[in-house]
Amino acid sequence: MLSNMLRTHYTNQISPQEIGEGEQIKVAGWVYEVRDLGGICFVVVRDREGKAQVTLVKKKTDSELFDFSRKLIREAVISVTGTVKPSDKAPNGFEIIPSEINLLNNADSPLPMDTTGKVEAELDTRLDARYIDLRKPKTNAIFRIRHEVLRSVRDFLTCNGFIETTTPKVVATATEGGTSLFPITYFMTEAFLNQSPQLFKQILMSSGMDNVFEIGPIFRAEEHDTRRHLNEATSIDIESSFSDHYDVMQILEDMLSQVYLNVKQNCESQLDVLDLDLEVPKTPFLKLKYEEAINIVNSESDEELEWGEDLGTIAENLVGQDVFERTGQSHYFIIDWPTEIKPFYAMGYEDNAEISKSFDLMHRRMELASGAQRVHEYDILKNRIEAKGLNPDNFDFYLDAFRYGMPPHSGWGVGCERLLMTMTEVDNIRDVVLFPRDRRRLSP
RNA sequence: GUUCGGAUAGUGUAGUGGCCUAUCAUGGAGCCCUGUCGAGGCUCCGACUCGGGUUCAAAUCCCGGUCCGAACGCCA
Repeated sequence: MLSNMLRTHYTNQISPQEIGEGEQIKVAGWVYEVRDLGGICFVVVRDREGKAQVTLVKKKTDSELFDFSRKLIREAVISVTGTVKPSDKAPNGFEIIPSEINLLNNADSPLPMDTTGKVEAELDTRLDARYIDLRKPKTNAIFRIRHEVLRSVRDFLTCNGFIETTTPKVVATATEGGTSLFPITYFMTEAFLNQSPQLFKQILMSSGMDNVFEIGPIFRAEEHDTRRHLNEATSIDIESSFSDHYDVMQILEDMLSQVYLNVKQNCESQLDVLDLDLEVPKTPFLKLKYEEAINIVNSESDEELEWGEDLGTIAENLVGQDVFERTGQSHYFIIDWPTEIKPFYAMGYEDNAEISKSFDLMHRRMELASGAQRVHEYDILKNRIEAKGLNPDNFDFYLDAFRYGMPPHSGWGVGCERLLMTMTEVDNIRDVVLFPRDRRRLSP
């Protein structure tokens, strides 16, 4: 508990049963609302954990304190010193009878938006004034859940023998191809912001670290313009030696299920604020072959998808809907993708190289993750790079790691924001990032 | 990038050619009010995205710019 001159308790730590009559407490936070009824005045103070009502009865209160309180401005920062009084008439069953209220810093008015939920604001308005938006209980709840998601991912992977790593975000060359990169100036040369930790994770497999994970930013310079894309996102990545794609799919589904469980258990009040009833996904997830997915699309729509084509948005939605109707589950894998439409490092099956040991983790609303067993043989990998039209010379730093003892390995990457937006049922990915970066937004 | 839609007080909105000195809510200022919890009552404050055009008359119709939203594409 934080305890200093200005605060002894968060608002959710105040319980009239535990705090003795006459005992002085201090809460600090923002003025949420002032309701001046004439002979009685209520000041609601909000902090990170909730709200508390400060009650001032005119006849029983110092007149200077009373007048000062009823003129407090919304969202000003105050510290309240007082005693706690149980009351059936007060929210949460108690109220604070103040002996002193300190104005620590005033707020201008009008505010850029309403913080009480009476008037909605558009996303753009909210993002422009994110510091105010985050004061709203709903927005705050999302980021408390985000914290719990990241915490439980770290916890789960650490408990399962994974070592946390951090790899460079400034790189010399394109990693996987397929997506555009942001060029930057790096002293006298050109460099890029990394699209994925993929190649570095794989190099670490040669190092003998065996099982690694990384939670970090990835950058994509695509000019996409949708509710589920960002140009800067957070990726949760693992790589695991001596594992095949089925091994790492199991880690992924177990992790996801554990994360949901932790959020359900540890974020009750936040889920309540967001009016969410979380359902913990049941493992193992359905593993649908790419070929079966194509068949579903072709039988349920006018589309005629050929084997070898990627699934578009409409196709993905059709499959997700079909799986949900059949199994009642939102999460499933699509496995055994054509090697041709997967990156060069995805390994083909020994008996049929046309099909790869790859998978996508899907939620019925969108793709959440992709992974594969990786090619670990130098010659094959080099050929695959060439076959994709990339220059192997640019990949020496990566390819060399495959020459001196690279174990077979597999891995995946989960889009942290997509995991969060499907979990919290928000419509726009920007809602789950504090300061989102998209094609149009670079500030704040 | 393509297609479609949109831009009105600080915020969210109503308003399809004259009834607009522009609606409502929220907010701000002030007054009244002793149990509010979206407090209530009264008074006041505050806006038509920009530029051009059509018309006796434009928030409203037309053209262009800027900005924004949605779907798709690309992608995770």
